Amino acid sequence: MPAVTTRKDPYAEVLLNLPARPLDRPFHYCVPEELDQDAVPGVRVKVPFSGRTVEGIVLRRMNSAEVDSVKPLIDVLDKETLISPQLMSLAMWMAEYYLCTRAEALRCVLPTGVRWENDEIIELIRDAAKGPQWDQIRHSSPAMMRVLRILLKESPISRKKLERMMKSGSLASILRQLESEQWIVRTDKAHEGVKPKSQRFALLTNTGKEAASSGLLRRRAPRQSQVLELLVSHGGSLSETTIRTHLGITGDLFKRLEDKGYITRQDEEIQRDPYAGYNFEKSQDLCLNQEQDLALRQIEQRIQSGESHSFLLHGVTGSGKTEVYLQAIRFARSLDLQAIVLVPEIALTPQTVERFKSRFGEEVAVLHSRLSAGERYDQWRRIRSGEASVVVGARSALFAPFTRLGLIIIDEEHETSYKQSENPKYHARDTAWMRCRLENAVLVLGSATPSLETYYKAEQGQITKLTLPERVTGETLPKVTIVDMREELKAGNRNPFSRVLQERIRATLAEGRQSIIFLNRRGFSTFVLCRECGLVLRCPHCDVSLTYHAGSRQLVCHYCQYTQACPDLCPQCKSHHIRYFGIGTERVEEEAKKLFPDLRVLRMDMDTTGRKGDHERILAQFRSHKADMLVGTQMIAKGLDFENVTLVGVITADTALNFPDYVSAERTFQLMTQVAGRAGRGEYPGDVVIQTYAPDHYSIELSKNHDYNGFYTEEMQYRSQLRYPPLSKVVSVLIWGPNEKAVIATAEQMARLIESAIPSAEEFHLMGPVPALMSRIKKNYRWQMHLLGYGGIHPAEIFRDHLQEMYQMAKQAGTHVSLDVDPIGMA
DNA sequence: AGCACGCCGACT
DNA sequence: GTCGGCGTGCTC
Repeated sequence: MPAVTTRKDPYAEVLLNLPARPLDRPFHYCVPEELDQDAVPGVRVKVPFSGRTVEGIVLRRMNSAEVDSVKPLIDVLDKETLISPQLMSLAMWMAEYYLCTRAEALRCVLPTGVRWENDEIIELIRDAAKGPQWDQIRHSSPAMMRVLRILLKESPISRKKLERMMKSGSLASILRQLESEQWIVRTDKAHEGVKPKSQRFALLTNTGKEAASSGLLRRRAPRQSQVLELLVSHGGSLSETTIRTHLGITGDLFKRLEDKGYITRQDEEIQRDPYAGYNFEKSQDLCLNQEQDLALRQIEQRIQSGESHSFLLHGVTGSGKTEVYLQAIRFARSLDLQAIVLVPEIALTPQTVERFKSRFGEEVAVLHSRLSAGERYDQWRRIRSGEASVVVGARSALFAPFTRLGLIIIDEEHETSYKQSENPKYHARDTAWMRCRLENAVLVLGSATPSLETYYKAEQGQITKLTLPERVTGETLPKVTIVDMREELKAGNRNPFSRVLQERIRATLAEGRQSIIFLNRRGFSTFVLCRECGLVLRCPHCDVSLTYHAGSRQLVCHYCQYTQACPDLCPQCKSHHIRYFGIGTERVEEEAKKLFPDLRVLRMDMDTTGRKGDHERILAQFRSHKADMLVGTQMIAKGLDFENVTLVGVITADTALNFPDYVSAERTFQLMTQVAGRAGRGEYPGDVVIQTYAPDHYSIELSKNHDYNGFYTEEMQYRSQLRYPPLSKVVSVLIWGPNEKAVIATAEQMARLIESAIPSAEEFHLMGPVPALMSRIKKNYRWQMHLLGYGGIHPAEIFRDHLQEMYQMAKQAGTHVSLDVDPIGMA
């Protein structure tokens, strides 16, 4: 009789780190005796899977395997668990709630850069050129011979390089055979600590260029030929994801192309941290006013109680929210609890960081998007070891590996950048709520203009509302003037600057003060039209008009970067009547210079901040008063704090308002309030001028008096009438692909599936399928639909049992599908 | 995903 | 006949 194992839980349930949805379930392995102590939940392991080794994470140990045949684990990659049980649960919740795969969700909570590099080193161990076996192989298989020839020269070699040098596939079986006959040994590439976050790029080789131009491949391998042709037309280098979406490729051709030497594949790297070694002065707690104190005490009480609770800290710009955050963190620290502070990415400036660093010094770890992998990993280790106990960072800092978490603060909670646009499409606010529940921590959401969702929850009593009604310094809020642009037109003023705004700019300049001019459109003209035949110049790959950029004198597509020269003649009717319409930041800058020759103007938008450091440079110039006016897009609307700025102008509030989405009024109100907050931050009163063709719209009218409550009431009426969130929950479905008919067919087929899965017609409503707002982007047609849920069941529930089916449907039709739970808007 | 297997048309 | 391209099915 074989010896009976007396070990406890000799099996492990493993989640594989593979992106395919059918594999998004646990697989079972037996744990070899020597790995028994190491294979604990949360460590990464190497396992055999379908003839290769892949990386996975141990979910739990088990007493018995649920499958007949289990293979043994190969190795354990970590000395201790990388993920606390709470973070593990959080990831599982994210996968379930946001309908992403568990592997995708786990990627969020794993430190970036700790991912296993899936490569191996192959080494020749026999003097292959001698001995009788050499001749045997020579006669049996030419492919094997080729591998050995390469190894003779290059051993040891990385598998990737070997694949590249071999110009044919099926390397796997050859290597397996060589290994079993003991010609070679294979070892995993040493885990070199940290790998930068990377994206795979395909680079066209000269051979590839020739192959593309000769068109030889077109007959035998049309898809590969397409890839090469695409690469040729884009300068020889594109990310593989881009190529996939462009051509609607689902399969894996890149390896084949690489094998033939038509392309090489490379990983793109990420740059280093721009502000390391900043010096911070120590600062003390400030005196709180009555409201601040009241808010703080309520927060402290809940932290003390050790039970999860959520607060909304509603306070106008300058009402001292940050001081409340700081002292709440101080209190959490006094109980030896840790804290996470999330701020929107663009607000993560040295100034913001300084406020936390100067109060908590070395205890603070900062996580930006632009940290190098090495720096990020160092921060992660500082957090993990307990050296740092306060984390300030953007969205992903939410997953800081604390084990004694007491407090999460989300500043500007209404910011849409808290929603991740790639899988997992999580919202940091809602995920933070779940993390707080799992860790018994307190959540504080701060904003001057809370999202409707959050304020609604506060009204319902699910969140405790704390209000800071006044600016701490006692300054008054800036005076807002709304200018009706219809009147300007009637009075014969066709300039983008209204007479009122012109006059204010002149006065501000005369006083030696500065102004900020906001417009959320970059470029010079937003569309180009032939006055003869009515043709609007459009992007050939996307369903959008081209924007004229005066700087480069070119027409640019803002969705795919397609660029073309500006035609002198209309391409359709050959007339000379091509004219530019619509105002962009370039045009505003030019008009400002024309109107005020003495005015020194700086422009800040995506076109002037292309390179690293441009951002900081422009702001530093403006701060030191090297310019009188700053013209810019969204990026100047938020967080900037310049004492000398007394005038803020909005060229048109209507771009956001006319956006065809149910959230457009909310966006407009928030934007106007934010922009207005840029004026009068110093000792001088601020002045705000908002230009609009819809002066009576409540989102604009109510921003005049900074009347959030008034806006909330109006907006909720509209939302409840049409049953939009927060009175319903939404899942959006986007189907896209290069073949329009296939996209429509998939959308309709999927709609039928969803309809049939809806249990009650009263509680759910499927809108669409309809073409998406941008019905074509980068040669891909896009259709969408939305499932709204009115009852207690979240519409995501409807999808949960049909995910496999849906993804398979798309795959079969050569299209793609993507789900968004709680999307921001429905456009 | 990526590996095997099996079918197919194009060539040493 | 053989080789490489491409679709299908499976993975503890």
